[in-house]
Amino acid sequence: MSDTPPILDRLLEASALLKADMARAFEGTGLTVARTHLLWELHRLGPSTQQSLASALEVSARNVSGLVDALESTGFARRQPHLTDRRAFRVSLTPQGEQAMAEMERDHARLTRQLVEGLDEQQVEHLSRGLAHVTGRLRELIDEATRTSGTEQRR
Amino acid sequence: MSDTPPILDRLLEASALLKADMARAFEGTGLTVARTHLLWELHRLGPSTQQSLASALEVSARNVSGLVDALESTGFARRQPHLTDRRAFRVSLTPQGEQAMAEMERDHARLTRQLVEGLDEQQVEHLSRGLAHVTGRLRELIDEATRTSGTEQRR
DNA sequence: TATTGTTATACTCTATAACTATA
DNA sequence: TATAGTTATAGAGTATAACAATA
Repeated sequence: MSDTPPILDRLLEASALLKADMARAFEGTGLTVARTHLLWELHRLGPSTQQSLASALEVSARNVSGLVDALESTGFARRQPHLTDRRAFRVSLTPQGEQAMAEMERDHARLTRQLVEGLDEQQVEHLSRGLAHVTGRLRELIDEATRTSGTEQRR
Repeated sequence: MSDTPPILDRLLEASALLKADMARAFEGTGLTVARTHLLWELHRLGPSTQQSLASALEVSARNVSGLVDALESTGFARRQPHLTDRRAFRVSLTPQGEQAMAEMERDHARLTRQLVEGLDEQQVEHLSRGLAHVTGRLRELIDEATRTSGTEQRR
């Protein structure tokens, strides 16, 4: 049996590098990975309540409060009264936030190209399919594990 | 020009899934990603001073103090006097820590196999090479960026 | 009664700076 | 004088629980 190449190790390595790269890119901007993730959802979803953001990001409502506080005080997002529900806020991007997301889209596209520089089209295609397979498998395994451990509290 | 498949998005997705999977796996064990990383280095390097661990993990000495505190109180690692330098500690795995690392090695190998289940050998080979290329590129780009921004403080 | 967001509290990871003991 | 590790302090992300205002 041939040795399986260390796919997992390479993924973990790529993870660490991406994380480091993002931290470096954000440094001095007032942004962080978590805050940017929220901005990104706002960009994707449009103006949203904090509850919807909490669901989209899969974090607690409390966490969203803190992130929005930070983004508000650094000028990337703002809270406005919700038009029909006076309990809720309508969180939206400021012009500065929009601009940051536009830049981020450009950087993202550029990095996507740079990563595969030196590979031919077919190689990129293989890589893309392989990655899709692997993330699919990961998702299945997590699902299984979650279902199994979730079973305990099923009556 | 053909559209570049979203390699970066897929890597980021895999990252997020791996992170979630690790968090799930550690839950209830007293371990966390950061603590396990330290244990792993201890497993790799053998008994070490906190300074060497700080270098190996690329974090501050203070951070290592906290992680070792936690690992000591949960029984995975221990501090012993350093034989020749009375300022330093010799941090090592306890039997429980050794066992945890042995399990982790098995889980790691199993996951490595599970991720590529359904791909043939050639596909795995392609994926592996593609990933190696991409992480290499990432490393180059980070290096460049670091050198460029590091330049400012060069006189 | 249920939901939205806040305050209160707590834990984890991380960092820098000041300090102690030792080299 | 330099180094190993600690205490002090701080910021960021995260969580749960209790609570206020509103639905």
